[in-house]
Amino acid sequence: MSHTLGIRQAQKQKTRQALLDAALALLEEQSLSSLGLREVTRAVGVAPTAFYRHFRSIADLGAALVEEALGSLHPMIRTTVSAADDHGQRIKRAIELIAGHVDAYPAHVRFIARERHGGVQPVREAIRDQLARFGQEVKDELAKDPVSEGWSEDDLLMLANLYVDQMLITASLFLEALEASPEERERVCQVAEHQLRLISVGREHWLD
Amino acid sequence: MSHTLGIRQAQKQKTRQALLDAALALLEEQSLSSLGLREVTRAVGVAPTAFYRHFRSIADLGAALVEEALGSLHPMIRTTVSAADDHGQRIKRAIELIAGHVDAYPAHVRFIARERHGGVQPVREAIRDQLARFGQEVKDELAKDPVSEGWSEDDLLMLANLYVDQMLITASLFLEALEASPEERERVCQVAEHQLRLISVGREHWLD
DNA sequence: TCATCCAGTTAACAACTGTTCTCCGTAATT
DNA sequence: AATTACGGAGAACAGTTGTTAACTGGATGA
Repeated sequence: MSHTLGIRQAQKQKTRQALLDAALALLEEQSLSSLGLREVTRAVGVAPTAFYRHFRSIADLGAALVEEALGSLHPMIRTTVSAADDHGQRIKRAIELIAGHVDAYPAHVRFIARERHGGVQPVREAIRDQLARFGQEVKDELAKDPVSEGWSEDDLLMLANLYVDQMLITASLFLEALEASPEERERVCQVAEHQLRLISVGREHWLD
Repeated sequence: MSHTLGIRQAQKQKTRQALLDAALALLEEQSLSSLGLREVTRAVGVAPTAFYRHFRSIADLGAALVEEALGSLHPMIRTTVSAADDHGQRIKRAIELIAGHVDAYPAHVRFIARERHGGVQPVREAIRDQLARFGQEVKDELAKDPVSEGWSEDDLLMLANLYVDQMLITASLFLEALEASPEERERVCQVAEHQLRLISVGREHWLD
């Protein structure tokens, strides 16, 4: 069971989380490769040297942010992809899931979109690994679907990664539309839905 | 006709280009938002203050890089999308075009992928505008295709943007595979081709 | 109760940053 | 031939950066 942390470890985790939160906030207007260690500690209200008690470097903190942003997302993806509704409903629910997630954690989404191709190698790799996991998981769920009969393993993974990339694109669009008018947001929803539907249509007629 | 530039203007453009080239090289290992003005001038071998003769700021230089990376690409896109071959050949030629471009200008491709969601707003906007132009142009070409009869304008643009995003994803994959084994590169080719084909299949059966 | 541990502090380091102002040499203009 | 325009150099500015070392004080465990 969960052992109650001592005062000491609890306090440590608290400042560690404060560092992560402050970094994420600062990253809304810059990239990780320009984020300064002193900048983060200053925002938290702690001495610069305290940073080293928690992270070896900014890149290390970035890797922790990747875990925080994507680590807890795997179960959600699985259940959404494997929903038992009809096709149209499933797509709509997936888009609502994305929209809701972007609303709830915009800074996390921005961080992932920004650092996926960003200037810090270990962070790029951490994101790539997580997305590869998503791809595998989506593939596993797709394989259970009767529509996937006759598909090769490679093509299943190909389709899964196409879905994953499309979800990221959609999330990024929602992010840009966060402060836009409701009509604009609705338009983004429509486009995202049609793009996903088109991919699904292609999926159904793939074996011709 | 082209008026021969004076010695003065020619020399100015030369150092300006040297600044752009040096910046692009430095950006292979970092993001634009962490690129220093002095860093760039040092790489060129010129005084820091000379930078201001060419660019107002690093963001300004970034915008110029966007123009350099994407500005000359529009005609290529148009001719590739509107090729008169059969479907399968067109897709293969598109992928070869992308692969060739990544081979020839890897730093430009990396820059666009990195700064599309990067930390410098004006640069993000410049890239977004260029990609929106690509979307419009692809849409125009798609509209000429007999397959597009009965399509709404919105859906045509939706599909065009789907293609554009997919091309960027593919370019990014080629970039990662640049130093990989030939087998790995071939695998990336296969995946990209299948993904494009699947989208095309969806396109053909969209009006059901 | 006492010794140990350890998250966080303080001070200092050399190196770096963007930006201003003043100046120079030469190409361009008259 | 004389004057102007201008790309670039030089020096100096106040601030910033990452990293080191030695230190403090309160929680921890014997």
